[in-house]
Amino acid sequence: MNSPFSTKTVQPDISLSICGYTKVLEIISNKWTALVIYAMEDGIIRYGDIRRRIEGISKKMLTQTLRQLERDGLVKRDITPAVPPIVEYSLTQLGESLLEPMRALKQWTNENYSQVEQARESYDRVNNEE
Amino acid sequence: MNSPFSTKTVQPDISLSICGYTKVLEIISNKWTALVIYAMEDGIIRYGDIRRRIEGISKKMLTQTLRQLERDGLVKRDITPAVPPIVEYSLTQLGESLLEPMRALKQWTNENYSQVEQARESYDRVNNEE
DNA sequence: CTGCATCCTTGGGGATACTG
DNA sequence: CAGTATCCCCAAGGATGCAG
Repeated sequence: MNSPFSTKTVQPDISLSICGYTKVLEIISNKWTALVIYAMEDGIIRYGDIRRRIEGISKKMLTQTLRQLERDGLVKRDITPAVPPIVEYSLTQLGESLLEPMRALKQWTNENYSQVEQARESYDRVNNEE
Repeated sequence: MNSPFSTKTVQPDISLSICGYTKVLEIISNKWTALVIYAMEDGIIRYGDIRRRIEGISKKMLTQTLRQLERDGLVKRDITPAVPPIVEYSLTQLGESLLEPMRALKQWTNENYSQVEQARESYDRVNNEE
């Protein structure tokens, strides 16, 4: 509890680099990352099939996203040398373990996003009469 | 299951605007949002105290983040007219409900982030000899 | 104390073309 | 098929100054 007489004793105790909230978000909050993970939920899937499943993703962004996920140890990449090559992606065990908290977030959205949309409409109605 | 003979039947079924993963992330994945929520976990807190708690946040970004959260119905703003004014922030019930899935993410980080860091080191060791 | 307005920089991400 | 390589643009976010 802070003193009611002064706030000058409050010291920084929350930082970007340390807070657990922020560190996961750095991993999963790029534009396409969550969608790519989502596309791999069912198991092994080929590069081209991910690309076809996700509406609007470019090859560049898909590759870039997959590389990051692979670097973070969340995704495994399997190449079958052939012409043309076959490259299959899947979640690692670490990646699978991330699925659980992510699903909790998704469920929160399913249950509460309409309230967020209502709040926005209401806020804008009040603040947008110029 | 996809046919083993063809992938041409795969249709886009994952989109940015619809996926539940993405929609929450739009709310909480700005640079400071998670930290600001974190700063309000303990209850009502004044603008200046949030600012002091979070290392490196500017007035502009704090205000902007708080406005977004207020617009989304996650944060409540209470003004006590005085000179100088007293402005207190707290999580709404909707905001509190978001805490649960966020804590799941934080816990995942506490338990698994070291593995991510190891994976990165290992990946970079293999891929950075030029 | 709690903001808003302005200017400026940075890098995430799009479009396009080329390759093993 | 599964990528690289470039070029380019825009919006998030930092710095600074003013205001109720």
